[in-house]
Amino acid sequence: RPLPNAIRLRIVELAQLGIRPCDISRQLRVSHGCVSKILARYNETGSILPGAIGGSKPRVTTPTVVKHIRTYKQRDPGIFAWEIRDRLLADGVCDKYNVPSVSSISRILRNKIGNLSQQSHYDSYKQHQPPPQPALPYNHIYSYPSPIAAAGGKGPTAPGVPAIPSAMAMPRTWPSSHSVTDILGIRSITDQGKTLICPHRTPEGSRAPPVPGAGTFRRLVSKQEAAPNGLPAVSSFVSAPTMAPYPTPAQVSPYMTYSATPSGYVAGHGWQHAGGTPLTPHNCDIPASLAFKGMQTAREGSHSVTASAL
DNA sequence: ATCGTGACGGTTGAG
DNA sequence: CTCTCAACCGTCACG
Repeated sequence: RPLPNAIRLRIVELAQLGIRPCDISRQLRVSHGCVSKILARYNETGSILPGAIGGSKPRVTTPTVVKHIRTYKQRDPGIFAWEIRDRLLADGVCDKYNVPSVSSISRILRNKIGNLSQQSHYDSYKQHQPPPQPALPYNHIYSYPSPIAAAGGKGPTAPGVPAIPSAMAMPRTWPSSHSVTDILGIRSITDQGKTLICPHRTPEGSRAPPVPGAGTFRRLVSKQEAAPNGLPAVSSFVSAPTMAPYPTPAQVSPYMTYSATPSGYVAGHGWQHAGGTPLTPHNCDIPASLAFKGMQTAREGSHSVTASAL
């Protein structure tokens, strides 16, 4: 699992103080290869954050595709999945790179258009209406508003090109209604100071939402703030209190300090969903300017709170 | 002794 | 529900 951000931060911090990587690795008990990697990444992208683990290419079953599948099914209820696939290609809805697999189409037919035959009359009557939307927008997890992201290119992100576009910097969200705080009954702690932990995953899942990507931090770390040794100043996006070196046992969450003074990197940025709506996933009434902070806190907070609770 | 880098095994989530 | 795939991670070993 990725090192906690506090340690990643510490690595960069110590490097900026001129401490040799070998000493850093010894001091923090992290392999020198890891230190080297984190520093190299930081030099290249300006971000200390790990990349998003897991996942896969953007979903091909976009609302448009689903809509077309629905239409095909309405017109010909006996149509086969492979025929739908062919038609998606023929009609130019998809190309050969993003056409859903037959099994995906079958799943769509089963799960989303399963009772179409019963309601086909009704649907055809109100075909101009948008399909019923779930509580969360379909495909809300992956939305690629930017051509760069839409291209979904593989391979390393070129320097200067955000790994995740600003809108994508909105972490993937999980539709779970469970939160660490709910489960552990420590909401009062996390509510203090508007340090919110959004419900994303249960502790046993321990999978916090990804955090804004490198591009996010690149945007936040200006070149003028580069440290003498060439590294961008850590303090430009993590304020002094955050540098409080090491988590002390007394702290509820050592990483909570991330939210201590957010002005450096959250001010003025209203993190927005791709749709342009303010970022308030799962009814976490986080002001836009606090959204990122909240996410960050959620990631680290849930991690450490869970750990401390065990 | 130090450090960059590739191989490796593990984890994760979408399809 | 399970499997596959592709992304990432940190560690290790090599040069």
